Amino acid sequence: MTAPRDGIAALAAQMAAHGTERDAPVRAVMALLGDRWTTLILLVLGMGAWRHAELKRVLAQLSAEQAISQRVLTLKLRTLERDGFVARSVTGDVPPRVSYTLTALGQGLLAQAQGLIGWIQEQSGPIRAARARFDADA
Amino acid sequence: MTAPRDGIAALAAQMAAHGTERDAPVRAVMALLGDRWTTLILLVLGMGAWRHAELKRVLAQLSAEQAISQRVLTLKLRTLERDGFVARSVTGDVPPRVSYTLTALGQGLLAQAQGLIGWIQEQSGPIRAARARFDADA
DNA sequence: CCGCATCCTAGGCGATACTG
DNA sequence: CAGTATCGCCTAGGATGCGG
Repeated sequence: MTAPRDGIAALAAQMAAHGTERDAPVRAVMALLGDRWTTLILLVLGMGAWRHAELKRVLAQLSAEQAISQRVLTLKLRTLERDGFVARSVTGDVPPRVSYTLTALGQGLLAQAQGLIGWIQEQSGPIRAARARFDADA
Repeated sequence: MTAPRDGIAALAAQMAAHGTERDAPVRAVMALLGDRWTTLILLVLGMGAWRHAELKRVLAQLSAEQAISQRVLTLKLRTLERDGFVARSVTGDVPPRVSYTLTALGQGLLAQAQGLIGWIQEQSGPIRAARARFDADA
């Protein structure tokens, strides 16, 4: 045991907060931010309201690489809606006219994501350097 | 188009920052925080230095549910080491005696993770409420 | 004690085709 | 246009056994 064991209680509390069930908010939301598309969707929705197809197009353009599939876009939007981060409003039946916006909660999440992105970007020099060092000894 | 299109440039910059390649630091690190174990490992390493087997045991105890497999623990530690977040030091050959600690960079990452966890936890009430509402209309 | 190799399963994601 | 259904891939992660 090389680590100080005082503070185990505090640690345990934090780990419990992180969530032992897979769908506990903390774990679920962190998984969202870490997945392939959610953060990008939040960034785009941060600019205002978008309809499904537009959102798909913009994501394709701006993220370059390959487009998000319609299935996954719907899936991610559903998840975000369920957790209260985006609002979905329908006007028109055939053809459907659905638009998505961030809720206040969603704007808070976006802010968190942007903070994180900012920090990582500031550290990307050191990170790349560490990788280069590590890969060199291989 | 329901969204304001001014600011597309700024958006594009942010999305580029987020990374178009899968291993760009921003995307990679956010994926790390979102995965099953990395954040928990950071929390534990935040308390000091740990040897591999101890770390495995503590994770098992504190996260309750099932233990991390040895394979994955090694894998995650390698990734964190490669990116410069943890330092690995070996003393002794057979049996090996390996201990892991956070680097300064890793402590920074831990702080980010804790900030995020804190925010999500504060919002977990509204999130759960939103879920309940959503699931009710199903 | 630590790490690697092997095998296996669950889930994320993409592609396509179909309805209202 | 929005959503669903079906399929197939690929990767994260678990279990076990070996070697240094």
